[in-house]
Amino acid sequence: MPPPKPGRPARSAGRRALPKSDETRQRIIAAAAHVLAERGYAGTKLSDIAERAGMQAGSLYYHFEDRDDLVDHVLREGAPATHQRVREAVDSLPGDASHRQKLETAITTHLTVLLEIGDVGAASLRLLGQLPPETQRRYRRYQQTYGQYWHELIVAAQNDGAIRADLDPVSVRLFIIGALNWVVEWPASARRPVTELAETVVAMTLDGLGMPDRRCRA
Amino acid sequence: MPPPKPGRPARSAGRRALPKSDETRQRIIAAAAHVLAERGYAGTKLSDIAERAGMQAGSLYYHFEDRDDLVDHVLREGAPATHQRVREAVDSLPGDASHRQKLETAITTHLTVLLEIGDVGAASLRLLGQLPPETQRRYRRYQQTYGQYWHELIVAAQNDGAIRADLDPVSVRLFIIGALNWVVEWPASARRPVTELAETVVAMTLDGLGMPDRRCRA
DNA sequence: GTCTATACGACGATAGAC
DNA sequence: GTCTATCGTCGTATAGAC
Repeated sequence: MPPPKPGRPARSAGRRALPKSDETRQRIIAAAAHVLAERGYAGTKLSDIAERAGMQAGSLYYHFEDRDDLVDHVLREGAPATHQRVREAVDSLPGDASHRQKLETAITTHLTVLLEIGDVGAASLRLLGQLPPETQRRYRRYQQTYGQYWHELIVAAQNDGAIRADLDPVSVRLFIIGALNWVVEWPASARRPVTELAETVVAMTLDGLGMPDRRCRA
Repeated sequence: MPPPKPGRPARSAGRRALPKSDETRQRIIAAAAHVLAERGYAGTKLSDIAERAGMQAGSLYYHFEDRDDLVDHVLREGAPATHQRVREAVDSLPGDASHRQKLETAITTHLTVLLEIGDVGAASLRLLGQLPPETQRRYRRYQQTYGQYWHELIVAAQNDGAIRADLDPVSVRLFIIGALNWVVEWPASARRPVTELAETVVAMTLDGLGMPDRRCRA
């Protein structure tokens, strides 16, 4: 496993932004995210999380109510974080930004955040279908809102003639987001720097693989 | 749940291709695939599989050695089946088929088979990271061989000038396969007929979303 | 082939010491 | 805040009846 198990880190020197309790909570959440991404919802044992966080399984209950409460905290840092940052990035573009620029920004930001949050992102994506019904419903709602945002982005671009309008906008959206999400499944060996990946993805989705001249004949 | 639980089906009339034992095995495998895709590796209980297959948990042991043996049989019908049929489809193109035609065929076939095998495909894709180490290694090998096949397809197309050559072929491959694989995660409501989906995906990956005229100015 | 009953182990959760 | 010890539950796997 490439990323070294953190265990209990040496007490960080200097000022801390968080009180000790919250610091530990974060360490537990990170540990949980890693195990969840790797083993799935039911396969994640509290003892594994505890080991990775440098403590005993029973000690987790001081910080979280129960297993599902912990899982919930992991998920809360995944999808919502991504969605919010994509919106912020697109909304902060200059008012005269083109639809193409908006799409490029959305794609690049989504990918960047996903890779940045690492295990949390991977866990969020892989766990959705495995969650207990109530939890699942809650997070599907997040996804729908986000999907709606993308939908409007795409339809607006189509209506303005910025992108081709002969494709079903729903398929287009699911396809793009799917391609982006799957990047967390890429083998570590293929992971290029985020900026390079983003460029490639933008090129592929917006311009396609075909040679330009082939397109112009039509 | 849209697909009705099969339970124990009425004895099929007329000739059977398989002896009863194999027929039951297939029903169990289908049931297992469904539960595995939904609950993940560790979350799948033998009792759930049994219920869906119309029998008691203990009875499964007559047909399979143990839990992992059953999981193994599910996986054997996923990736290998897809890979083989993609190869066959591409290899059976006329000798003068263009690189673009080959890519189109590979994309369309991959998607078609994946949706055709349903639960088995979804299970194969979602389970990979959750499997016990030995099993995981075995199936990663399948993936690598398949990846190698696509890699050659893409590099050949780039060298021949059939598709743009300025993108990293590894990224291109992972991106395309990822986009295709993610389709199993699409909500049922967005599922269009396979042929239409395939057309959209081919259009997006090979031609891109951008307007043709925009490309020709460059 | 499928059932019921049971042995056994593993994990979540709690209690109380430190 | 974290530890150790323990209880209760659940799921795999086996044995033997039908």
